[in-house]
Amino acid sequence: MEPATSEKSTGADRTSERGEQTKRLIVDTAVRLFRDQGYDKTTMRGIAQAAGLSVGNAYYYFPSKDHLVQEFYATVQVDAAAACTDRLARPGPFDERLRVAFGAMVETMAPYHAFAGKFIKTAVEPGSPLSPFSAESAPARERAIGILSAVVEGSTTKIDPELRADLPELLWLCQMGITLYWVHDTSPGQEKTALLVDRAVPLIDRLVSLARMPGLRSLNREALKLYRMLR
Amino acid sequence: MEPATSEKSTGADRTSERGEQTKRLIVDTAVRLFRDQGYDKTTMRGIAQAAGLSVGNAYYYFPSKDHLVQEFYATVQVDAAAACTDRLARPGPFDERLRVAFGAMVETMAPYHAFAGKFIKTAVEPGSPLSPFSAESAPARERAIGILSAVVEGSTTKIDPELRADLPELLWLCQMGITLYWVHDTSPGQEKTALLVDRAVPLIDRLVSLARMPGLRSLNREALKLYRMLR
DNA sequence: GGGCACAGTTGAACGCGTTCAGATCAACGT
DNA sequence: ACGTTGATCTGAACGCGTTCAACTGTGCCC
Repeated sequence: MEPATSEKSTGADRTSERGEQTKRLIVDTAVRLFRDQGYDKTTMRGIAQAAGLSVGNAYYYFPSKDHLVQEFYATVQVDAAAACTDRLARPGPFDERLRVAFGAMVETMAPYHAFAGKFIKTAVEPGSPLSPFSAESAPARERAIGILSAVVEGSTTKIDPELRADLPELLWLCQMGITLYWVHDTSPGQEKTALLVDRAVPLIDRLVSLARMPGLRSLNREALKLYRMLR
Repeated sequence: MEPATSEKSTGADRTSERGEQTKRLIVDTAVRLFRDQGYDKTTMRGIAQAAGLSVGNAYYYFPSKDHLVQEFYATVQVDAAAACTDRLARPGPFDERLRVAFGAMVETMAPYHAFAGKFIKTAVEPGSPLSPFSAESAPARERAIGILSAVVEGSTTKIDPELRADLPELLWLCQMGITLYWVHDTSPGQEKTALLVDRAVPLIDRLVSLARMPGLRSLNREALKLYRMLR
């Protein structure tokens, strides 16, 4: 007999059905609780109970509570990417496109501001899997940089060719900086961060334009060389 | 009878002798253990035992383990300040002085690199007392900015007067950035951070000089205005 | 001396993230 | 049917930071 719900283990299918299901159940429950009651108040026991499992079971799929947050972060990243790919489809001026990308990120993250404070705590820890520079968050990082690559690619503004290659990564660093500010931004609705994006975008735009000017070429080149060495 | 060790409670002296003694004992023990065996392996029970006290007693003086680290951080800051005030006594070129300040900081922190990873974890948390922007760390912050003020004050390089007022704080932000890089720097002896300081100082020097140029004045002014709004 | 107020001190207890030795389940060969 | 194997799941237990009701010491007033 072959019940419709169970799947035969066809050689090609590596992921067992049950495991994947449990894993998703844990993530979904965790994300929901994180969202509803914050990071600290969401305990591993709470997640397990709400999902109808044991604590240890969650640890079979995720090495730590932080890794659950990682999953959460990835979700947000996907949303942010989705929110702006449409609006970056047609080429346009650099500053406009950059504003779309930064704006989408800030807007997507907005509901999680309270939560992000706890999140960043582990994100900046050097060895942490949640570090934006870690191997584990490579997918999320590359997606984010991919968006900024799209910003640069479809830009009608003239960009110094030497700068162009590294610009997406540099913009991503700017984005990290904005995020860092945003996390600490206690103004109502994080309006100061909105202000920061609003004003920083033209500044970056001007800096990018200026990098082509003869007087600043060497400075630009030197800064880029340093950046490459330190990466 | 009046034992020589005990002090009469003269009205002016608010701090009781015994309390201050215990407090210092706790800090000293904690700092020693942090240094010897790292942050994670140093437990509150361990500190209490090594100091010959109970766990609860430490909590009578310090609200959390993090606050003990705060004390540790303050110590390092004082050392860093002491390490460069001499060398900043006589005026000199801006870049030279900046190098002294940044160099002193990196060198002073060097022994605590492994420890700093755990430290920064709580330092970036928005509400944390260890946050470099928090009220609790105001003394340490002001000392650090004070050094950078001295760098600017005694500088023989011409500096845009509008920039001059905010420059110490901006340099302090640079310093925070360098620290952030340093914490994540896994190169042997943190040589990459040394490289960063070595190369970033001339870049900053050039940027400061360029801020006076006619073509960049408006950009400079706009950036400063933004900075003041966001502070 | 005796009560009083209060700084200082204690250690058991709490809830947390995490671990681990073992129980349970599903699929397969015989 | 019946092990066997490996993935999946369990919950008690560990060590941690932190809390708290109770205890001790000390100086002071009557």
